[in-house]
Amino acid sequence: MTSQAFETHDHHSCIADGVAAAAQICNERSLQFTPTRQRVLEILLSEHKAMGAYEILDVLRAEGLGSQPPVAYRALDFLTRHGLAHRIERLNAFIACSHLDNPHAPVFLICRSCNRVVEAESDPGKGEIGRAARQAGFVIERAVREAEGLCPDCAEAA
Amino acid sequence: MTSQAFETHDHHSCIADGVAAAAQICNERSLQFTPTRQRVLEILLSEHKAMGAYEILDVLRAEGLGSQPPVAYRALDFLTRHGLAHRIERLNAFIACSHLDNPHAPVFLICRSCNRVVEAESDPGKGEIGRAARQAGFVIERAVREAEGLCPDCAEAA
DNA sequence: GTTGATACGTTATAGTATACCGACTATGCG
DNA sequence: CGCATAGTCGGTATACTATAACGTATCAAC
Ligand SMILES: [Zn+2]
Ligand SMILES: [Zn+2]
Ligand SMILES: [Zn+2]
Ligand SMILES: [Zn+2]
Repeated sequence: MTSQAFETHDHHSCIADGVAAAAQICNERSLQFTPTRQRVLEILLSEHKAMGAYEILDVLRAEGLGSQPPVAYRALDFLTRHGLAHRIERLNAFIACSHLDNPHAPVFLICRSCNRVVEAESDPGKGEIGRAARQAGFVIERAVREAEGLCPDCAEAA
Repeated sequence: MTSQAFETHDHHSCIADGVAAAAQICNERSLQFTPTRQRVLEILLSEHKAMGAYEILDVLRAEGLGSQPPVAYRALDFLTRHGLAHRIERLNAFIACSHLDNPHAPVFLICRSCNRVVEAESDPGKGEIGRAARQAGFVIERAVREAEGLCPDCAEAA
C-alpha cells in the first residue's frame, strides 16, 4: 500500500501525467476520451480535493463545454465507471484517481479542515470489511472506505 | 466482532429491545427521548434496512407527528449524534444501531438485491483504513466502511 | 445506405438536505 | 416564585444533488 500522502509535490506534472495515463488507458481499451471527459478529468486533477458535480459544471459552463447537469454527470459517470476517478460518498463529490496504474480498492483520507483528499491503495478482501463479510457469507462487489479527520498539517496547527 | 448476520431472528423483540435500550441510554445521559425521536427509532427498527429521511417522514406525516423535512432530519440528527442510529453514506439513508451496548466503529454490509443491511462491529484503529491513516500521519475522527454486494440468500439465488 | 451503438445537448423533474424564524418547554438558579 | 438559558419544535422557503426522457449527431459494421 502506497500513498502520496499529504506532502507537497510537483503538482504541475500531476495534471499532465494523469491526463496522459488516462488517455493511454482509454486508447488501450478503445474508450472514447472525448474533450468534455478529458476536461473534467483535468479539472479534477487540478486540485487534490474532491469536487462536486455542480462545481465542475460551473467550470465547464464558463468554458462553453456544456451548461446542464447531465453534461457533468455523464462525464463523471464515464470516469468513475472506468476507474479514472472515484466518487467520495461522504462528500457527494468526485476526485481523480491517483493510482491509475493498477486495479485497486481505494481508501480515502479526507481532511475536514483543508479539504484535501488522499487516496491510498489496499488489498480489497483483507481488513475489517472483508472479515465481516466472510463471517456473514456476504459477497462484496464494492467497498466504500473513507476516513474523515485531520491531515498532518492541520492536526499540528490545531 | 459479532454480527446478527442475515439470519432470521425474533424480530418483534428487535423493536421492543431496541427502544428500551435507547430509552435507558438517554436516561443515563440526560437526553430527551421525545415522542418523535422514539417513533423515528421505532420506524428504523421495524426493518433491517436503511430508510431515507423522506421515507421516514411519510410515516410521521401519516401519524400526525410532523410533515416537513426538518422534523425527520432533526430526529435523525439526534439519533445519529448519540449513536442510536447510523447514516449509510452509500444510500443517503439511515438505520438503527444494532450494537447499542458498546461504542464501536460500524461496518455495514449492504445487499443490493434484497436491500437488507447488517451492521458488524470492529476495532476502529485497526484494518486498512487505520493503517493507511497511520502511514500518512492522518488523525481519524470518523470512518465510513460500507460494503455493497449480495447477502448469502441472494448470492445463492443468483 | 441502413442499422446499431455511443455520445451529446436540453428540458423537466425527482430526491436529499439545510437556513432560518418564531413559539414553546425543560432546567437551573437567585 | 421570577428569570435566564439551552434545548426542542413546527413550519416556510430554499439550496444542493441527481436522473428521466427526448431528439439529434456521429461513427463503424454490415
Ligand atoms: Zn484510484
Ligand atoms: Zn488538512
Ligand atoms: Zn451501531
Ligand atoms: Zn439479499
